[in-house]
This record gives sequence, structure tokens and C-alpha cells, in this order.
Amino acid sequence: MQAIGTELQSTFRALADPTRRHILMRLSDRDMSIGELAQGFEMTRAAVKKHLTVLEQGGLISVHANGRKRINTLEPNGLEAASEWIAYFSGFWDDRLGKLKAAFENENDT
Amino acid sequence: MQAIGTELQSTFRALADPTRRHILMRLSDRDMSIGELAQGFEMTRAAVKKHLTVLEQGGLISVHANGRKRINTLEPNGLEAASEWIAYFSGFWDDRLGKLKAAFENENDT
DNA sequence: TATAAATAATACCATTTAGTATCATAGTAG
DNA sequence: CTACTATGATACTAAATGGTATTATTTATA
Repeated sequence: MQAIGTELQSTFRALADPTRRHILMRLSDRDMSIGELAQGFEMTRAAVKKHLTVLEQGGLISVHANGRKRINTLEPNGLEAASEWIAYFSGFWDDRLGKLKAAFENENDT
Repeated sequence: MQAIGTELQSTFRALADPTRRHILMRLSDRDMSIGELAQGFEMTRAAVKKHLTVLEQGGLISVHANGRKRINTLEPNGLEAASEWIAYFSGFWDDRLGKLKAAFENENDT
């Protein structure tokens, strides 16, 4: 189950900070450079950069250079691992654990 | 957006530790006391107890006394806030990707 | 070329976190 | 009551985390 991916831990870690979730929100509007992002926060550019590194490690954003700027973009499949993990438990909590278990066992049959 | 709930932060924080996610996994099988849970981990009972406190603060489990034992149970709606945040955010995400695609196609039209 | 802009990289600091060890408390069984 | 069991609570330590300040590097531009 933990075997869903090594990314799981880094993704959950990345999501566990309000500033980082806020960064994701802002990037959901449009791509932004570090400096642009930093303007919206009460902290130094270096601090924002650190958060961006954590988000990148968590697979939630990607960075590509454009001239002297570094553009940060949401990574489309970034939330997948975390979302699937949550879905497993939501399934249980909705009393659908049996179905999920069956599905997993079927996959493992092959 | 952070206004979805105060629980959001404590829930994401609770999920950001592999031991705590593992505890949730084990509790998804059956309710367990602290001592019972602690047997499955390479750490002291006190450490497990701390994790349980964080999980309780995150609304992911509840604890009720039964004699001198404290039974830990998954909390049915515990993942709701986190799940909703991800769903809400995925909406923005998809929307943004749609806009990008549309913009790209428009550019190619000219 | 000289200079400013945007970021990278590093060192450093304060706080939080995950863990331990230890002692106190509350049920349970004789 | 006594002793044992399960847990609570506190104090302490090491490491991770979130932040700043400072210096270096790359790129655009006057």
C-alpha cells in the first residue's frame, strides 16, 4: 500500500504547509516566476524559493528557465499519489473497503 | 480558500508522517489500543501515543476509554477537509490546463 | 562594457518535531 | 489492600524545518 510510490511521502510533506498550498493556489491561476510569487508573501524570496524546491520534490510543480527567469508550473499528475491514497481510506470510511480490496486482489492475480 | 476549515492544516500535518499513515492503515483493519498499536512499531509506546494525539487533533481518529484501555478508532469524516481541498484544487488545476490548451489552439489558428 | 535584474547557493538561527526516559495515575485481579 | 497493567504527563535531546542575511552567478540592457 505504501508501495503506491516513493513520491507519496514527499507529496504529503509538500502539502503539509499552508504557504506551499497557497503557492499552489496562485499557480493554479497562472505560471509565475519566483520573484512574482514572492511579492504575494510576507517573506523573503529565498524562503519562497525553498518552498518551491519542496513542491518540486513532491512532484507538484516543475520549473523551466525562460531567460533569466525561472517559471514555476503546476505538474498535472502531482496530486495523483496523494489523491489515490486518500481515496483508499475514503473508500473504507464510506464502507466500500470490500470492493477496493477485491479490486486490488484481482489486479494482483495476474 | 484556507477558509475551508481550521482542520485543514492539522489534517494535512497529521497525514505528512509515514508512521501516522501506517497507524491509519492498521486502524482501518480494526480498532486498537495504544499498547496494541505500539507492538507493531519500532518505537516506544510514548512515541506512538504522540502520533495518536496528532492524528486526533487532525480529526482523523477518535479515542474512547474502555476500562483502563483507550481504544483508537478511525473518524469517519476525518479526511473530508483534505479530500475536498484536493478536489477543489484539482478543479482549478484542470481549468488552468484547459485554458492553456485553448490558448495554444488559438495561437495556432492565426 | 558596465550595470542592474533574477535567481542560486551557502551559512546561520529559532522553532518544531520525533523520539526517549522517567515518574504519576487509574483501573483490575488476587 | 496490594500488586500489576495500561495509560498519562513531563522533561529532555537530536534532527528537521522555516526563516533570514549575504555572496555569487547568469542574463538583459543602457
